Amino acid sequence: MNPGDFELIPWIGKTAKLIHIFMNDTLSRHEVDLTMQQWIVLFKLQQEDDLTQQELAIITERNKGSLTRLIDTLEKKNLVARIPSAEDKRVNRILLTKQGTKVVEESKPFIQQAMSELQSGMSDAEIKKTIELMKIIQ
Amino acid sequence: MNPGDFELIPWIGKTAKLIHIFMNDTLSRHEVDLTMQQWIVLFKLQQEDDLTQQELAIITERNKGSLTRLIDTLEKKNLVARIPSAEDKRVNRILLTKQGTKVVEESKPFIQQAMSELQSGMSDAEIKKTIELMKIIQ
DNA sequence: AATAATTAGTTGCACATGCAACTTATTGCT
DNA sequence: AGCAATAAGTTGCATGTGCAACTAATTATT
Repeated sequence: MNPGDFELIPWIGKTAKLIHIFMNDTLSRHEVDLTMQQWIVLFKLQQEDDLTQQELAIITERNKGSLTRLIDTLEKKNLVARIPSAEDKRVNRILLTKQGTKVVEESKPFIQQAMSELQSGMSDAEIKKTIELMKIIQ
Repeated sequence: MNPGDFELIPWIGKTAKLIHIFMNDTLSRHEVDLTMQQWIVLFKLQQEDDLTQQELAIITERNKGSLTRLIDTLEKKNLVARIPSAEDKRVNRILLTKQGTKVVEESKPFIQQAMSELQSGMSDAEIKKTIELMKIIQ
């Protein structure tokens, strides 16, 4: 076996971990009391509200158990609300609260700024290409 | 802000997560009772034994608290042993047990096989380039 | 209509993780 | 020698995760 056949995968894992640490640090530096995972959920809800947990789990790429707990946390912080669906009693629809909306809006600029920084050493073409390659692996 | 400026980072996270799931699944399909994280520690130890936890934490890119618990688990499974250093009483040196050696040796082929599969859609040049880009982000 | 199969969400379990505080041992400094 | 700073490892805490079993509600089947 060629050692080169074996190397990309750990690099991706390492990079993902460092990104995660960096983003969480960005949040805490700006005194936003959220983890990156929580922030992502809020961000997706800002783009589209009134989703079921199922839909939100798919969009955020988590399994539903994981999402249940994220929503628990965000609900405790009064950033989202579970609204039982009238049509289907099994379903919750998730809404951003006013405070939740405020928090995303205020934090979005520097989160996006931080993400831009992370890829600032790469050209647009390189970014595009890398995304393609990530898709291949997936 | 250009939406394109904002997209690579989540792709990397998603890819890393899927890789992680796939590799854990590979282990359990082959009835190896290890998580990928545990396997990586064993693999590094196979390459170089008799490391301190500190060194191992650096090599495996974990903080020391996290590593302590991984070693706890592996020690319980009799795959590694903590040997107190004679020169420095603060230090543990970590050794692979016979069983640990056996487990890595037996599982290495199909772990490497699985990793190769993951990047089989990419050319060597693409792999190399992507690793370069991961380094830039880091 | 009654039963079976499916679906949304929750929960228990085991694991991994970062961070910070802590203990103990070592080294450096005065 | 004595005290301060540093280093290795452990632990508590909060968080996140997948998986599988579970509950309750809905839909499909007979």
